[in-house]
Amino acid sequence: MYDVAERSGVSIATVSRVYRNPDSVRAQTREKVMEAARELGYVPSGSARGLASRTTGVLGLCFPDYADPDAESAAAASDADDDQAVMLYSDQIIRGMERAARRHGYALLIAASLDGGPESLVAKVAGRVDGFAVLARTVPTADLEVISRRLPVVMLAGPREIDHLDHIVVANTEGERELTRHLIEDHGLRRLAFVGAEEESPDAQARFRGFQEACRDAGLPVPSRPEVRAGMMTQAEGALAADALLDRSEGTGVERPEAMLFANDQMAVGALQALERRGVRVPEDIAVTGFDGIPLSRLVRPPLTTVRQPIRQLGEQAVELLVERLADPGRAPVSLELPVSVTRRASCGCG
Amino acid sequence: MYDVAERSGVSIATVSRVYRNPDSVRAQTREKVMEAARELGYVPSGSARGLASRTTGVLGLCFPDYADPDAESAAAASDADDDQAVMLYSDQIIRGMERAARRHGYALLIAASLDGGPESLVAKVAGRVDGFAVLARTVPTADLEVISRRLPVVMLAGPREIDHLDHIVVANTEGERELTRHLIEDHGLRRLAFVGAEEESPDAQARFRGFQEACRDAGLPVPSRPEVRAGMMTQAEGALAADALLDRSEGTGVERPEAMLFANDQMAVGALQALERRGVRVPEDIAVTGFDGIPLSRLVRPPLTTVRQPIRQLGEQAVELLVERLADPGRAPVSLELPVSVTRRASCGCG
DNA sequence: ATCTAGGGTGAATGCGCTTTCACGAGCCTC
DNA sequence: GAGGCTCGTGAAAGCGCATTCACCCTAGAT
Repeated sequence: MYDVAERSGVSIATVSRVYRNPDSVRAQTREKVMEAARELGYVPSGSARGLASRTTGVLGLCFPDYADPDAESAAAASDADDDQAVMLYSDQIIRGMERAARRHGYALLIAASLDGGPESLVAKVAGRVDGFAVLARTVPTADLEVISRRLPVVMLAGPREIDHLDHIVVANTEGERELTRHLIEDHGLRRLAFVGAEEESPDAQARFRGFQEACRDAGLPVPSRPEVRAGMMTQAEGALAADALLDRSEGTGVERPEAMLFANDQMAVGALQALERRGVRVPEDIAVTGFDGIPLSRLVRPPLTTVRQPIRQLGEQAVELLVERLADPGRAPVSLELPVSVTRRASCGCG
Repeated sequence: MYDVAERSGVSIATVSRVYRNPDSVRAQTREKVMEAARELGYVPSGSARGLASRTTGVLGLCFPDYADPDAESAAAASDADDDQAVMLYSDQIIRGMERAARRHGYALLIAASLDGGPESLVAKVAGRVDGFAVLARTVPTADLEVISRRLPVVMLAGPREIDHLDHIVVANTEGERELTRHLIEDHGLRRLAFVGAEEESPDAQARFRGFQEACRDAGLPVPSRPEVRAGMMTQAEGALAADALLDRSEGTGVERPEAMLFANDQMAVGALQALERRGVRVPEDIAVTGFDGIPLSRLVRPPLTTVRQPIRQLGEQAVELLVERLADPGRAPVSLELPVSVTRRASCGCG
């Protein structure tokens, strides 16, 4: 910058103005400066600017990454499916945030969280942004507590661990309730089995609550826990869960359920495959539903009835909240619940 | 930081050491500092650190975004499909770069490019990173020229506009040539039609060259240009192109082609739908191929024969190149060509 | 008891920019 | 023709950290 100033015969203040506020400099002077900058290959230092102006123009996102980064080639080679599906969630958030951020003139800094010492990636991100979003359960609450005192943080899709933070969830409970209601009222189904997972996310729990509520509303027995728990919320485990459910009713005299409601789409897709292998027809013999609305849900046979989450909007809303809070740091914590919509397809007996 | 130093009774130099090089500080002192930091909610400023140390620990990515950010809700509501598919490319690069970056201790700053004055997003990114990757045709060559004098830049998937930059491409030509050869030699097809687009990417052009080479190698007539050009490389346009191709042969006495080779998967998928509507069977009546290997290509009926691009690896390699150049700024420009692989599925008559 | 090493710490400098504040030159007003 | 204006510019003071360099203190060697 000093070089540019010298070369164009002005002071560094003027050079700065050319970049920050071009209109405040005479056109002729501006041209001189810009030309000098071009000749010298001048690239303004974001760090210096950030230091001096105390804003960075960058928003951040911390998200979990389930895959071990060192097992890269393995993951890429084999199981492109699950990987693909898992990607979708954070990828869509990234995309949503990126777009909204751009609309507001921000760039986006992303980092999958890693645990670490004081110099963890989270700290790195936190120090370089004007505000950031955190996917639930990716950053230790203690760290968040500290960081959120310095800059806006919005929590995405999880329980509200820190109550003075803005946070956004999707209407998991309402969505699953509505879906269940649909099965009961519109399809006349009575024996419903909800499939959760061993290690359940808060989202999955909320969905189960929706299921319970719908059962209660319809006067059906209200299970206190999922009928089956898959090991993880993956396709393979979903298939196993479906098998387990059917085995159970075949061996004993227990009647087979009329519907299986999975806590997410991936499990439901796996179940569809398992059922096909067994010769159980969907939806004639049994209805199957998922949750999330991943692209794959529409492509499987039969197309999966599910609850569509506005994931990308989650990202966009996160940015909106950050921008708003940046503009008004004092305002009360905001808690948003994004609406979901039941997508009725063939797997429940619709269309 | 000054506050932390004061509160823990040390100098700022020691506080700095606690974060940068914990081992150089006595454990007891370190604890004091860390506790003070916690109490004060201290978050180190990345800008200041960047300024002082002259490195940011961040890598960047500039990519194009075809969708208008202001048309957001519209895009989200309607055409979730195309959008989904388009996302994949840059999303996978993002994911690949993010992983590789994390492996090397870097965070990733992303920004879809926007044209603008001296304060464009590109400049913003450039000033905040240690190096970055650019998707072809997203940043004006002149800007790149300037920026690349200051920090490592690697160009992704395009022509080598600036020859002193590192750059990575995928083997478009080789892939399409191999695919075409497969159709000719293994399936005995002779009348092949390549479908390009009006505004073609260098990638699409390279693919067409591969097609030409295979035709020449087989002693078939070598077309000087694509048989049809779609308006854009989208699903809808692909369908139109397929229709146009068939209309042409039905009206006139020209024989219908035995195979349609599309410049990318999206167009091919659209074509598949158009053909189904017309009652033309694939692959019995006509073979169809794509390029890219997007997930959707495997899910359509019939599954699409295509050429799989290692997109995520593109991102990873980009990071590797950046890291290497950061370690050795003087080394000669590197040019990488990533191998592709023909994925034979039902749409060409295989399996 | 003196000397030497080396680990632990503080003082001071500068990284490259933004941002007052002050200043001069031209313009208008009365 | 003097006072007030605005516009364009320069001087200088930080922004929060990393990093010498010098210093002190303790331990082991002599």
